[in-house]
Order: sequence, then C-alpha cells, then structure tokens
Amino acid sequence: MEKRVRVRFAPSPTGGLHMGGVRTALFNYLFAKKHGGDFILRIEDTDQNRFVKGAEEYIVAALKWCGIEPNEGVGFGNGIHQPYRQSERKELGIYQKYADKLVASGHAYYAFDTEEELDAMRKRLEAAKVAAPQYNAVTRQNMRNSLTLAEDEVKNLVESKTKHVVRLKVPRNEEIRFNDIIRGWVTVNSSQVDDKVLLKSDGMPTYHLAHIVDDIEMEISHAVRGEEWLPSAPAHILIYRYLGLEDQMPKLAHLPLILNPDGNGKISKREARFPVFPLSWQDPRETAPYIGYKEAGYYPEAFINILALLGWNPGTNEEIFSVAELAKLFDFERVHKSGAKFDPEKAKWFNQQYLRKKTDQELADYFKPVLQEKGYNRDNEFVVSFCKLVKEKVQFVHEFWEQGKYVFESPTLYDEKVMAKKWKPESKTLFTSVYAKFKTVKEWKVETITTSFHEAEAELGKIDMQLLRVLVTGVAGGPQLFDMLALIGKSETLNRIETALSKL
RNA sequence: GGCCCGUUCGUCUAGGGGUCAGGACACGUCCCUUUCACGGAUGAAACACGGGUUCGAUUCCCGUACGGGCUACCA
Repeated sequence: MEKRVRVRFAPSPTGGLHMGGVRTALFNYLFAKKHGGDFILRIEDTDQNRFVKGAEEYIVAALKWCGIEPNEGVGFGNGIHQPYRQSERKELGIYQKYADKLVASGHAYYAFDTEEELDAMRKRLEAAKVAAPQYNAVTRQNMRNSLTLAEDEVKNLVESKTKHVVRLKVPRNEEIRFNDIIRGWVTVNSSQVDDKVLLKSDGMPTYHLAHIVDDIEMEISHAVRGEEWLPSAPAHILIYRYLGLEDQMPKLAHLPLILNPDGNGKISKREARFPVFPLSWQDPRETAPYIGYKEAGYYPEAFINILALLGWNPGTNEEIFSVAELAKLFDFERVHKSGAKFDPEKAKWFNQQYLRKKTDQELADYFKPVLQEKGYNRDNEFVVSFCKLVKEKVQFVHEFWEQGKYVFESPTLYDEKVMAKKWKPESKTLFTSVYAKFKTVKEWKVETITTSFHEAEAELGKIDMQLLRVLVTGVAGGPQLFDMLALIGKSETLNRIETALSKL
C-alpha cells in the first residue's frame, strides 16, 4: 500500500522567509492537497548562533498571508508528532538516540578535533593541492577520533565531557545512487562525501541528522526541497541505510532554484530591485525593513500564481490559476530541472490580472482609506465610479491615486508635450466657446456631455478631445474623457477650463 | 579547483526523431477609438556548439562551452 502523503516545509528561523522558500512551501502544499495528504511546518532551529528573533513568527504569518497553511506543525495547531521544533525535540533526546545507534553499529564515530585542528588539516590538504579537502575516510586517520584513539582514551574523553562531535563514517569508495522524482537517477561516489557531523559539540544535531530522524518519526512520505540540497543527498541516503530505514525513506524531490532576473545566482534580498519577501521583513540586525509583496501591492493570489509558474506549468496555455486549481493540476512530472529567472515585469502583469477580477466595490473599499489619507471624503457611489473608470489603467491598487488624483485635485501643470503640439492661438477662443456650451448643460452626465460636445463641434468645427482632457485634468491620458468629466462634475469642470484658459 | 545538476525567443515556457518549433510577459505595427485605455490582429525574436546514432535530429548518446548549486560543528 502507498504511504499516506505527508510532506513538510522545514525552514530554519534564520531570517525572513523569501520567495524561494515560499515556492518550496507552495509545491509541498500543492502536492499534499492534490493527494489529500498532510502538509507540515517543522522549524529547524538547530543552529543557535544563527537564530533570529521574529523569524519563526514571520514564517507562520507569511504562509497565512499566502493562503498555503500547513494542517500540522508549529503555529498551525497540534499534531500527533509534537513537538515540531527541533530544539524542543533535542531536549527529548530523540536525536541522541539515533546518533548512539549509528555509533554502536560502527557507522558513526566520535571526533574530538578542535576548530584549530580542523583548520590546520584543511590548510595542509590545500597546500598539498588536494582537490577536495575534507574530513573523510583518508583524512580521519590523522585526526583525533574514536577510530584513531585508543579505546580507553576515548572512553575517558567522553566521560570527562570533552567537547566532541559525532561524525558519519562514510565509506571510501562506493557508488551511491538515488532516484530523484524530478531529476531521475543521480549517482555520486562516496569519496565525494565527507564525514558529516551528525551531532554538534553543543549536543544539537545538524540538519543532516535531524531532518532524517524527524522525517522518519513524522512519517514523511516525500522530502521536497531546493536544489541546494542535492549534493548532500548521498550522505542522507547513507544515514537512512545505516539506520536500517532505507525502506522507510521519503521519496526525494529537488526543486529548481529561482534565479535573479539579471545577472546570476539565487535571488538575493540585497541586490533585488523587486520584493523578495512575501511580507515586509525587519531583520533585527538591520535598520531598514525589506518591503514585501503585500506592501508592494500584490494580491496573495497573484503572488502564489507567479510562484507556481516558476519551475512548473500545467502544459496548457493557461496561466491564471487559483490555489485550488493549482492543487488539482500540480504534478512533479511537470516540474523543471533548470532554474528559472524571475521576471518582475511579468509578475506585475499577473497582479493586474487579479486586480481586474476584483469588483468595483472591492476596489473602492480599498481606495477609500487612501483617499481619506489624502484628505478627501467622497461617498461610496462616487468612489466606486472612480474605481470603475481607473481600474483598467493600473496594475496595483496603490496606483489608483497616482493615476486618478486629478479627479480630486485641480491640475496646476498642463502636459507640455500635448500643449506644445496642439495648442494654437485660436484654441483659446475655441475652448471659451466650449466652456459656454458646457455651461448650458442642465443635467451633467455622460450622455448630455456627449450631446453638448457634438453640438459644439457642429457649431465650431472639430474640437481636440485630448486638448480638452489636458485642460481639465492636466495629463495626456486617462479613462474615457466624458466619463471623467461626468465624475468630476459640472462646476468643477467649468472652473478648471476657466482656470486653464486664464493661464494659457 | 573538485563534485553534482542544468541549457528552446530578452524572460517564463509548450513541444518532442519528420512541426510554418506553439503560448505568455515585454517590445514594434495595424484595427477599433473624435480623447484614453481595454480588446483584436500582426511583426520581430529561440532549439548553445561539435561529434555521433538515424533515411531524418531541436528531440536520443557522447564531448565542449556556458550557467547554477554544493564544497562548515549553516540550513
């Protein structure tokens, strides 16, 4: 029988969760949903030096905003495998137990080398032009460990609580093969794998040991993680094997990375000229926060949609998908092997697609507080009408103000390009007549304005609409002109034309 | 450097032994529009290179180049 699908997202609380991490979480989530399985949040806080305050809370908040909530784990209710924080599991002695087992079976050993000794070893190997300096089957013979030291000496050292680590005893020359769901068979010779530290001298497990122990104990069926883990996967295979748990090992899936748009490499928060965090992130060690997608005006649905299509696609020409649709369609078979450069421009387009799906009322509800902040109070009907007109011009809700502020504020400047090109000496007389014509309109609405305008043209000849637009709004472009005039109102429109004429 | 992974328009990608190599973003042109957009149409734009295998390779294999990842008592 197939194991129940149980996947985990297991970040370490060393900073804000960036978009690459969210994408990994998303693919885990989609896979779990697709198969009716569980999606677990496990916190891998085994590095106490890199622990960052607030990071864990941020991770939980970010997943919530994205709408990809785990159904088990830290911050998401209880589960039968508590605790879900590795520092707490360590207190329970869980990892020690497995490490002891590996030592007992001869697949791991104690190493007493100090930092200085390790440095010296690496320098020695580098000087000897060794291609890959590492603690391995060869070099461990010259180091201070339970393999080279006398038995009673080891016993003394351990009993006297001398600082030591537990290392995996990796065989010298052995082919290690594993089948990655996304990449297929990967083969690595064990000579390329170092004797990984399993238990650190502070008693904490390393990622390598901890994630395996937890994946087993939490009955994880698939380990879905970023490509950066591919090189250490062979070591993980060995650990499962030596623990006698190879048959219970989760299937592995290594996701391609999200790369910088320009230049190369993984997305870095410092260089990016677009948001990299879902929510704004204030690192306690830094002064300025990093703005998030949320604050940049992205809808979570859009953000998720963007991420989903980075490294995966459904094989059709469709591009807009809800999370629920993605969960139906998602499949590792259609996940790429190669990294994807992130395109901020297309990201904006995605957001625009979602913005257009919003109702005018929804947009108005968002815009009202913005408007109030600017010092304007208008009734709901007015704001809804405004949003209806301006929505087609924007990609983000925050652009409503910039794109349509002239509805609320009279222009002080008039688009130079249009004026230079179209404003003629006789224009003043012409628009003075238009002004007079508009003044006679009784009920100021789109239809009457249109009729009035047509009548004016019949009497006066062709009237440049863009010029009229600039006179009233100051800018060259915008929503349908008569709609705008109707919204701005009769007296305000007339005032503005009058003001403009007096200045030109 | 070593090891691992990868390589279709600028970008995200579809495709897969015989296709006009398809779509999307961005960009150009046109249509619609007395303004502005939306929309529609259309254009330019890609199989990294070299060898095989094959009647035929973008597709399969091998090299090379290039890119990325890893190379910690970090994850």
